[in-house]
Parts: sequence; structure tokens; C-alpha cells
Amino acid sequence: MPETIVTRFAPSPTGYLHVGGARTALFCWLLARHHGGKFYLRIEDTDLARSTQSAVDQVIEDLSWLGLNWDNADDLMFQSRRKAVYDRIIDDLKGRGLAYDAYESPEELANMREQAMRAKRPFLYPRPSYTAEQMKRFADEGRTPVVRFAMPVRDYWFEDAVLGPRQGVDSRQVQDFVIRKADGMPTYHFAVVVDDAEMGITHVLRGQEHLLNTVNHIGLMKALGYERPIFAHLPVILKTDGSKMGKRDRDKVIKEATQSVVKARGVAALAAMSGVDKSLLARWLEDKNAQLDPSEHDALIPHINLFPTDLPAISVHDFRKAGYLPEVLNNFLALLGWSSGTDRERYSMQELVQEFTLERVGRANAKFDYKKLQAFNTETCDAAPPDRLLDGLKDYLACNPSSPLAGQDDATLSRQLEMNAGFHVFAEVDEKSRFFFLPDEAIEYDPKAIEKVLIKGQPSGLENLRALRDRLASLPDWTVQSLETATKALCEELGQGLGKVAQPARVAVSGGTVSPPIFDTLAFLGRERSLRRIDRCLASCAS
RNA sequence: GGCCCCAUCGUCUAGAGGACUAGGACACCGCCCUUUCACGGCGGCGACACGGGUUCGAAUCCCGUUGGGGUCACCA
Repeated sequence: MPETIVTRFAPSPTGYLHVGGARTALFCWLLARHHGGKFYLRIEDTDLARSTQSAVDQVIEDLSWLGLNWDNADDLMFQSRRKAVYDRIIDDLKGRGLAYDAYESPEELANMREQAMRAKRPFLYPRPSYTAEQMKRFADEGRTPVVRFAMPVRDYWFEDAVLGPRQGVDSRQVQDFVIRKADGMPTYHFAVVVDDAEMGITHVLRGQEHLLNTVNHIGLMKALGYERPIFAHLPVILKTDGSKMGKRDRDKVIKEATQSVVKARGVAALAAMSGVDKSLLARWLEDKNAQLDPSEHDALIPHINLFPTDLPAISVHDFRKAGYLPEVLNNFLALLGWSSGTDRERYSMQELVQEFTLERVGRANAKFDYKKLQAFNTETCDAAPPDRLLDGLKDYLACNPSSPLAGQDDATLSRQLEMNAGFHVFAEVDEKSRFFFLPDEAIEYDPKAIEKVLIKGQPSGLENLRALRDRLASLPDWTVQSLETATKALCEELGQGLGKVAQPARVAVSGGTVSPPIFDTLAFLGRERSLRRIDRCLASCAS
């Protein structure tokens, strides 16, 4: 192993950071930090058409949020700014006869591939030798050539730190590949090799989808006299890596989930719940090739036991927005492909740095289990100190500025956190606390809750609510303690369980049957607002 | 389709020939706690893909089959 370990994360800024990319970044970061080495960030934006500044910003924001700090922050490398460097090396390669201009148009190449396919033969690019006549024609047509690397034809076997020895392909799979595109920019294969060498990268960690690319890279490294880094190809995270699933897959996943719900409850019930047209739904379910519009997908998703992460195309930012703690996402991602070899699963970032080694990275692909992530988050939040939680909630609110909680002061937010102890994600705190911050008149009563909690029953909830209202109104002070004492005394007198009194109060004050503990809720709301809401509820039920 | 990678509970995994009646976590089911939703506690269900070898002995090694994934771009 080299003396100093240098790793890098090299995303192409064409969208937000996916969990797959985040996991790769995490492993690179952990390896470097574990060994006291360096971790660099490099932006692979050689595809000018697809790369955007906002995507660069987004990736940087996500990595920062995850706490994966890089050591070249002052001097971030952008491949798009290094064209001159690549040009010099490519021209040198051409001068040495190791690379050459190739003139086939994309259409011609596509044709050749199609022909090969039709003949049921694998397509290998044949190294051309153009006649003077051809060259003249190319010139006349004004063709711009690409540059291809003349890949030495031989077996390419290499050792992978995760997959083991003898990875690669034999000589029959080898072909010349493009290193400079017609627009003058280098391809990924070329830039990655040059930059890794120039940055002194010792360990290349990346997804398994790059395994066979390594062959091309090794060919280039040899020609350029570069030292070969240690390669480690990580197992793929399935189902949530959007780049591996098309739009069809999204529809497919939703259809499968829908089918299992329909089996249990029927099409009509689901159509009613989701508001999606029944016959449309039925047709879609029957036809394997039919697809629904995104708006209909969104309508269905809340009703078919599907979580956002069960769907393709999941970004780190989605988790942040849903209110997960970054250290939890890291912990969970670390376990997708790595284990300590013990029963232990919960690690802080520091502990991960301490424990992480490449030897313990597994080889099998992994599926992303949203529920387990959520369980980790619940557990971590339950054990977290209040100020960590407050920071987390504020970060969540920064991503969700339209929440009514967004403008509240620290004390208020902390109180909400306390009252909602046991929550899974910050989005849940947000949801369960909204009614506090609505104007009293804006509380909407859930008809089902009214029916069940206030109308039904021998001594109806309404009667109990009236009694409670009077009792509370005469309370000398309005604290959790006194509210509880008074309410329990009332229950005793009425000969009723606490639920018979607390639930009506809950509905009156929140509009529904779910809220933080009732005495906390009333205390937080305050005497005036609590009584006003109860009166309003009483009045609306009377009419 | 060619080539490549992979294969233990539903999911993530422990397991590097005897310590395996296969361990943990999440999920699921049941019970308990309980003023709602949650949290929590206790218990339960649940896997070595299949077929051949090698060996005194195989989840562990070898071969084949099957299954899953990747890749065959002037995208990275």
C-alpha cells in the first residue's frame, strides 16, 4: 500500500447527487480519513452540453451537508478548464503513433453496430487505414475527426481490491476508443486517467459499472507512463440509483405496488382514495405496456405503501428535505456494501473513520431499504442531544421554507421537538405541529374525527368537552401540571377514562385525532387560544 | 446476444472447512406500555438458489445450471 493514500470523488455535474454517488464519495472519504490521507473533489464536466453550474453547486452542497470535506477546497479541479493540458498529451500520443484521427460519423458507427447486431456478432471498432481518396472525401465533406487511442491488443487482467484478482477481459474484447471528441473535449476515459495521475490518486474507488472501463484506462496509463493506482469497484446500489433505471422502471415499480394493494382492496377503493379515474386505473393495471402520467403517479403513491425511496432517482437532497440527519444517512450508506464483521451497526462518523477498511467491503449488489434508514434516524434522534436536534430541524426548515415552523424562534422549535419525541424524521415534527401555528379560525375539523370523537357515545365527547372547558377556564394557572391535575380530577368525577376527555379536546384544538400529548399541547397553545378553539369547536358542532 | 460481476432470512448483512440447531439489524406478526400518533419493552416467524463433485466433515473449496446485476457511446 502506498505511503500516503489519496482518493478522490469525481462526479459529473449533470444533476443532483444520488445516493449511489454519495456512497462512493463516503467510501473514498472514509478510506482517506482512516489512513490519514487526502480526499479530493474533481468536477468531471467534459460533457459541455450536460454540465451546469447549478448542478455543480448542488453536488457541493450535498457533499458539504454530508460532512464529506475535501482537501482541495481552495483549488477545485474542473476538467472543462484543462483542455490545453489534455490537448498537449493527446497530440503527443498522436505524434508517437499511439493515437490517430478517426473520421466515421456517429451515424456510420451506429450503422456498423446495427449490422453487427443483425449478424449476431459483437461489434468491435476496426482500426481503419484510410486511402488518400477517402481522406479527400472527408476533407470535402468538412468532417471533424475524433481521436482514438490505439489500444494494444492483448489480455488485460488486473487485481481489484474488492473483487479480487484477475478482473478484466481477454484480447478479443479489446478495441480502440475515443479519447478526444469532435468538439475538442477529451472523453471521460482520457481525462480520468490524466487527472488521477496528476493528482497523485493512489486508490480509485467507483461503482462496479466502471469495472470494464478499467481495461481502457490501464491501456492509457501504460502508454502515458503513469503508475497504476489501486482499483476498488464497489457493489451497485439497486433501485434508487436513477441513472440505472429509466422512466419505465418508475412506472413499473408503482404498478407492482398498486397491484398488491388492488388485490387486497379492489380497484374501486383505490380509485376513490387516490382520485385517479377508475377505468384509467384498471386499463393501466391490465396493460403491461401502459404508463401513467407523473401527476397520477403522485396521486397513487400515498396510498400504495410506497415510499419515495422505493422509487428510482433518489437524491441526497430528497433525504435532507424529508428531515433525515446527515450522519444517519452516512451510517446507513456505509452499511450498504461495508460491514465491520461484528454485530454492530450504529456508528458515528468518527467511529466509521476508525473502523473503515477496504478489506471489509463486500462484493454483492445491495438494495436500498428505506424503512431501515428511517429506523436508524428515529433511534438517532431519540438519543441525540437537544441542540443537535435543533440544528437538524433548522436545517430541515431551511430546505422547507414554506413550513409554518420556518419563522419560529429556537425556544419554540425546541419545545416542538420535545413534545414530538419519538418522531422518525423532521418532516413528521413539521406535520404534527402545524396546527399550533395556524390562526384559530383556520383550524379545519376532520369530519370523521368529529363524528367518532364528539358525536358518538353515550356521554358524547361533546358533553365531556363542555365540562372540560368550564373546568379549564377556571384554572388559576395554565401549566402542564395543573392542566393534567384538573383534567384527571374531572375524569374521576365523571367516572370516565382519560381518553374520553382528552380526545375531544385534541380534536377541538388541533382539528384531528393526532397531536402531541394533550397537556403539552394545551399548555403550549396557551389559555386564550385553547379556550377559543374549544369554543369554536363546540359552536360548530352545535350548529 | 457477446463479455464481465455477483448469489446466506422479505431487506442489509455476520460467516474466511468442524465453534452453525446459521448470529445481528430493519421489516413483519403477537403481547405489554399508553390520553391520540408515535417512542419503548418482551417474544415469535424467517435464509445457506439448484445439481454435481472434493473432504472423515461444506453456507464456507471446485464445476455446471438457474437467477440477478453490469457493460458493449464522440455519457460519465
